[in-house]
Amino acid sequence: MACQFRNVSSFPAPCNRLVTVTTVEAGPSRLERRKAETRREIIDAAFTCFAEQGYHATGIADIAARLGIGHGTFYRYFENKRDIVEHVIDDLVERIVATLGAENAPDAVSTLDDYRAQSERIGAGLARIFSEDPRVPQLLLSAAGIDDAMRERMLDLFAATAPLTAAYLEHGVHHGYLRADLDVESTAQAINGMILGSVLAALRDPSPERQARLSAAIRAVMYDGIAAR
Amino acid sequence: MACQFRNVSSFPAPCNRLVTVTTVEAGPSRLERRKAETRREIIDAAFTCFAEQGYHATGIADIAARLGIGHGTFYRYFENKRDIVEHVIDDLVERIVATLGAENAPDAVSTLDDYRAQSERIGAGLARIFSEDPRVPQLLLSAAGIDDAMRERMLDLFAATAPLTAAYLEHGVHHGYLRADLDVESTAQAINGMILGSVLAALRDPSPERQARLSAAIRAVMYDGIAAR
Amino acid sequence: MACQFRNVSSFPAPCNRLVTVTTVEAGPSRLERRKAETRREIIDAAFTCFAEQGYHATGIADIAARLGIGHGTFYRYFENKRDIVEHVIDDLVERIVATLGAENAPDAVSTLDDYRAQSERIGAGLARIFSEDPRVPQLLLSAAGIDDAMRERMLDLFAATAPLTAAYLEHGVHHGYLRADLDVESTAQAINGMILGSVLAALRDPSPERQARLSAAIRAVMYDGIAAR
Amino acid sequence: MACQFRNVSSFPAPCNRLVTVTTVEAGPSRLERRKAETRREIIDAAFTCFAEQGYHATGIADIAARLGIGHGTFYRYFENKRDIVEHVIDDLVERIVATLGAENAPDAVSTLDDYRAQSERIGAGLARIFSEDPRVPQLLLSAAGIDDAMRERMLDLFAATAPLTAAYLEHGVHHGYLRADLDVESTAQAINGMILGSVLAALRDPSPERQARLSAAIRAVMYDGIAAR
DNA sequence: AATGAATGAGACTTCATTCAT
DNA sequence: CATGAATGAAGTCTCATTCAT
Repeated sequence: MACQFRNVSSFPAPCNRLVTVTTVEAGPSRLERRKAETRREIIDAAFTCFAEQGYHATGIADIAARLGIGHGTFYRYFENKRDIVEHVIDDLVERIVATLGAENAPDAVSTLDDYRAQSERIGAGLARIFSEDPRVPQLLLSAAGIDDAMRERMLDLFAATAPLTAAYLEHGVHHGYLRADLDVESTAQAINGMILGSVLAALRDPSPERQARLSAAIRAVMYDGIAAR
Repeated sequence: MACQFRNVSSFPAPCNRLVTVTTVEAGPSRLERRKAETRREIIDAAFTCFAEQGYHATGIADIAARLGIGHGTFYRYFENKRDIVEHVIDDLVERIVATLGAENAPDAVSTLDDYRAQSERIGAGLARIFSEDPRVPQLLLSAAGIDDAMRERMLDLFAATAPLTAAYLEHGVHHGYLRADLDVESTAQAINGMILGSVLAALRDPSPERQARLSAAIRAVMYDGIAAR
Repeated sequence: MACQFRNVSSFPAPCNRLVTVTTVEAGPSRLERRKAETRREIIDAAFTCFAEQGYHATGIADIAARLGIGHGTFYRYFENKRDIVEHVIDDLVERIVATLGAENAPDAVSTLDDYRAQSERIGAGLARIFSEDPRVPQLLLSAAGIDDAMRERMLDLFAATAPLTAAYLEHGVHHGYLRADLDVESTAQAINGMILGSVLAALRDPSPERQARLSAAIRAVMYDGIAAR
Repeated sequence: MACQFRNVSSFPAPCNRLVTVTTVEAGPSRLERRKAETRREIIDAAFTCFAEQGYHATGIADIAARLGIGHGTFYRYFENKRDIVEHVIDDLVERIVATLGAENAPDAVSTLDDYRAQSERIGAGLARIFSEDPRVPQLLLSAAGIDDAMRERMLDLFAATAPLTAAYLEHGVHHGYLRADLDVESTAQAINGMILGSVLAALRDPSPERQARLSAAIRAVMYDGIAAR
C-alpha cells in the first residue's frame, strides 16, 4: 500500500475564502486571532453536524446552536451554507495530509521488505484516521451527494490520490523491487480502490479485527496475487 | 475479477410497491399495461432527474414536467419523493443484476485460465453498464448523500457484493487454481474495492482505453501481484 | 317540553336539486327508480361519513368507496361536495320531522296534565332520535363549521323550532293551563335551549339514566321553577 | 341564571406554549414585550379570520396578510394552524372568564332576591360579551366543526359550565331559598342550555330588546315555571 | 461585532372535479 | 351510464439569508 496526500497542492485549488488573512510582519492582531479562532470553531461544529446529520439535514441554526452563537453571526464568517461545507472539506483533506505526514516519502525505502513495512505503517495510519473517526469517511461520502460540483470534487479527490501512490510504485519499479512491466498509474488506481473499499467496509463494521484482516488481504493481493503457485 | 449481483435476494428487500400487479390468466389488461408503462416512464424520468441534478435539487414538479404530466399524477403512482428514489435505486440494481446475467456462475469454470476469461467477461460487462450510462454510478454515488438510511443502503449494496465475489474465490480455492491460504471474504472485499475504484475513475475519464488499462491492471494485480519475481 | 318540526315548510327552502324528478302520470320508470335509489344510498353513505369523520375530513372518494361505486359516479348524482352535504342535512331534518309525526298537535290537549304527558312523549321521541343515533346531533353540530352559509342554516334550523314550541305554549295560554303573562316566543326559545343543552350533554354522556334525569329536570324547571315555595 | 367560568382550571389544560415567558425580577425586556405584543396581534388577527371565514377557509397567509407580516413570521410564534386555533380558543375562554369576574361568587348572596339580582347581573355580562362581539359565539360554534378533538373540546367547554352553575344552585338549596328537592346538576345543565339558546338566538337577532326579553323569559321560567297558578 | 426577528421562495402533498374510455 | 386516471389550485410548512438594533 502506498501513501497519499503528500501535499495539498495536488488537490483542486481551495475555494475563495471570505476573509483574506493578511500576514503582516507584526503578526496577527488580537482581534484577528480571535476571528480565526471563531472560524476554526465554526468549521469544527459544521464538520460534526454535516457528518452526523448530513448536509441537507443540517441547518445553519444547528451549527450556530452547537457553538452557542447566534446564527446571524455565522454569516459574518462564511458567505453561505455552500461556503462552509467547502471549507469543512478543505480542512478535512488538510488534516488527512498532515496525519500521513512527511516521514513516508516514496524515496525513503529501497527494498521490497522496506516497502512492505512502509505500506503497513501508512495503512495503519489511514486506518486510524478513518476508523477512529468514522465521521470522516461518512462526510466525504455524503458530500458527494450535495451537488454536481461537490461530487466532481470528491471524485477529483479520489483521483488525486493515484499519482501519490503511483510515485511509490514508480520508485519501486525504478529500484527493481517491483515488476518492471507495471502499468504504474493504473495499478496505483487499483490499489487505491482497495483502500477505498476497506474504508467503506469500516463504516459498516468498524471492528479492528475486520480492519486488520482486510488490510492483510490487500497486502497479500498486492504482493502475491491470488493465483496458486 | 469475479461476478456480483447474482441474485437480487442478497440485497435489502425491495420496499412496498404502490401498485399490486395482479397476474390474471388472461394477462394484464390494456389499462394495467398502460399503468405499468407510466410507472416505468416516471421511474426513468426520475432516474434522469436525480442523476443529473441530484436528489435534493430535483422537485416532483421537475419529474412530472419532463414527462409532460401534472405533478398530481405523480402521486397516483408513488407515495412521495422518498418512495420514487427507492424504486429508482431498486430498478437500477435490478438492471445491473440482469445485465450481468446468469451465464457467469461461480461453478462454471475449473481452471485458472477459464477464470481469468470469465473475470474479463464480467469486467467488460460491468464496464459497459457503467460507462455506457455514467448516470448509473453517478446516481449510486450521490444517493449515499440523501440521508442516513440511504447511505446505509448504499453501503449495504457494496457489502452485498462481497459474498458474490467470495463465491467465485471459494470455488477457485476448492478446485486448486487459487491459493489455498486465501482469506476469501477479505480478498473478495479488496477485489470489489478495485472494481469500485475503476468505476469511479470512469466517471472522470470514461475513455475505453483508460477502462481497458485499468481492467488489465486489476487483473494483473490479482493474478500476479506487484512484486518482481 | 314542546314539539318541533311540524312541517318542513318552516325551514329554509331546500337547495336546487341536480335532478328534477318529473312525476308523470304513469309513475316513475324503472330507471328513474334505480336512480332515486342510488341517490338515497349516496346520501346515506355521505351522512355516515360526514358524521363520523366530519365534513372536511371526508373525501368524495370515501363516500364512493363506502358504496363500492367509482367516485366519478358520484358527480352524476350530485353537483359537488357542497351539494351533497346540503342534501344530507335536508334529509336529516325531514327524518326528524317525520319521526316527531303529526300525532302531537298543539291543539290535541286541553289540560296541564295532558300537556305534561304530551311533553314527556315528545321529549322521549327526541331523545330517541338523538341518543339512539348520536351521529345526528354530531352532524348538525359539525355542519355549523362548514362555512358561513351552513352556520346560518343551522342557526335558522334552531330558530325555526321556536315557533313550533310557541304554538304549544300559545295553546296552553289560550286554554288557561299556562300562565297568561307568558312571553310565548321568548319562553319557547328558552325551552328549546334546554332541549338543545340536553342533546349536547347526551353527546358526551349518552347513558339513558343521565338523559332521564336531565329530561326530568327540564320538566321540573318548566312547571315549577326552581324557587322554594 | 347562574355564573360560569369562575376559574379557568375547570377547563381542559391549555396546550403547550411556543414561547416560555421568563419572569425576571427586572420585568420583561423591550424585546420580550414586543414579542408578546406580536403574539397578541397574531391571535387577534387569527380570531378575526377564523370567525369571519371559518377555520378551514382561513389560510395562514390570510392571517399574516391581515397583519402585514410575512407568513413565515407566523411560524416563529405558533407551531402550526392547529396551534393557533387552540390559542385563539384559550384566549377567548380566558377573556370570558375575566369578564364575568370574581365579583360574582356563589356564596356572596343569601336571599332569593339577591340571587335574582346576581343572575340578572351575570346574564347581562354574558349578553354583553356575546352580543357586543358576535364573532365570539360564532367562533365557538364553528370551532366544533374543525375536527373530532375540537368538537370534544367545545362540548367539554359547555359541560364544564354546569358545575359552576351547580355551585350557585347548591348554595341556594343550602340556604333554603331554592327548592330542597332540586336535582342540582341536571338543573344546572338545563339552565345553561337556556343561556346557550339565547346566545345562539343573539347570533341571528342581536337586538338588545330581543336579548332583554329572552333574558327575562329565562328568569321567569327559572323562578316561576310556566304553569298557571 | 453580534444577534435573532423577519422574510418569502419554494418544496411537498392533497383532493375536488373533469372527461375520455 | 359508470369509471377512475389525470389534473392543478391551493395550502402547509421550512430554512437560508438579510438587516435593524
